[in-house]
Amino acid sequence: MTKDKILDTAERLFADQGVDATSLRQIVAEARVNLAAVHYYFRSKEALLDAVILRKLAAVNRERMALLDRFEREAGGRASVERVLEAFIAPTWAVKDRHPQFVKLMGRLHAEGFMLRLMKEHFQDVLDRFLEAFHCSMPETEWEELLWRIHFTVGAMAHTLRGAPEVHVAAGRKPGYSPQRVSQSLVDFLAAGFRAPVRVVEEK
Amino acid sequence: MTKDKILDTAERLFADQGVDATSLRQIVAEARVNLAAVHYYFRSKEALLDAVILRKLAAVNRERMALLDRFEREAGGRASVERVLEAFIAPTWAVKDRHPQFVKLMGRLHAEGFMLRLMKEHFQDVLDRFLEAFHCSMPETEWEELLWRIHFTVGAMAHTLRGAPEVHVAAGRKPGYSPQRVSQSLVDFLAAGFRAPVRVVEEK
DNA sequence: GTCTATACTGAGATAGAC
DNA sequence: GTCTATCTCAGTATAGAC
Repeated sequence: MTKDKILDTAERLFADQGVDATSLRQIVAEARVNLAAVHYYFRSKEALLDAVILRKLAAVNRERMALLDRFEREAGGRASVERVLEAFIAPTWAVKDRHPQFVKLMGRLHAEGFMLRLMKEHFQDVLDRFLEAFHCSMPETEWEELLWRIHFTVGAMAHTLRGAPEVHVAAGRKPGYSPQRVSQSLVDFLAAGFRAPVRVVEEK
Repeated sequence: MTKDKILDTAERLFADQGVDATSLRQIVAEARVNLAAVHYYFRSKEALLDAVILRKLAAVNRERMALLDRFEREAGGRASVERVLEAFIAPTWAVKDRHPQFVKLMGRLHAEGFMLRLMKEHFQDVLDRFLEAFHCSMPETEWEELLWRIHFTVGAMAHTLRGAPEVHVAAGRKPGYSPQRVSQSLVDFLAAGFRAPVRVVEEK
């Protein structure tokens, strides 16, 4: 089908080259469809990108919710920060095994604030659920501080999803961790960050 | 001077709208210079971007090195992770006071892997110095794990520099921290992450 | 309903006149 | 050094074939 051919090809090219660097003409050439078909099915390049993401994001979010359900059940109530982080992060890595390019793309879009826009428009329930779970796992921490820590988390996650650990290269080393190991290190790193005591400051 | 007018205007527009969304035509219109002048002085849009960044990055890196020097002197040798993080992160926020748009731009470019490329090409000495300082502050931690934690750090920093804490908005709250407070929370959060014990794993 | 051919506008790049 | 003119290619839009 024409529509799916466009979606598949766009997903691959967007992830490999970036959205701006990919022209609609390249997409339709590789998908062997006509240029105007894009406009017919999606109206614009931006709307095509939305469709590409939404197609997969729905599944990721279902998995996130299911994991959080399980963790809360196992804990008999509120899940620990580690578990909440894992429920949010792990599903993206699970996708990575089967669709590495898509995950790269998600990383890029997270970093551009695009991802949260989509989440807010289409998955506000997931957003609310995880905000609540974070809050329950850290009931002592004030919302303002908690939200900043979530903000830092999104940044670290997005950057890691994007792939290419340039720091290793800059240090003259090859990264040796498996994707699962990276995900684990990330969760441990972030959980420790969440558990850090909030510094008392006198603002001047 | 024509060249500086182009640099100033490009910096402002790149930061406000993003690089791709900013056309050279818009830059030359606002700078009141001719379109071809950009190609005469900079050869391409990409090279113009390099020039915009390098103009300010040099100063930031000098400040980073100076801070690290001071912290190591004060500690009588190796600085703590907190101090190393502060030496790396604080100078970017110091710039933010005077050039908020430029910092937004740096955040964007960090997230795109562009920043590390520039650092590697023009400031490998700064890179080496900080890698060494991180290593000295965490001598027990293996390089592989340490570099990943630095990778997470860059992600969190880049995302935070980019401004716009969308998470707060998604949660229906207004962020109330001052920039200094955000920088502090970030350093505390990351330092705790660095200090997290490395999980022992049996890879399967 | 689907899809194609084709045209329109605006982008970055370049050559050459002054 | 600076600017005009022009080239190519991008995203978008529309009319109409099947």
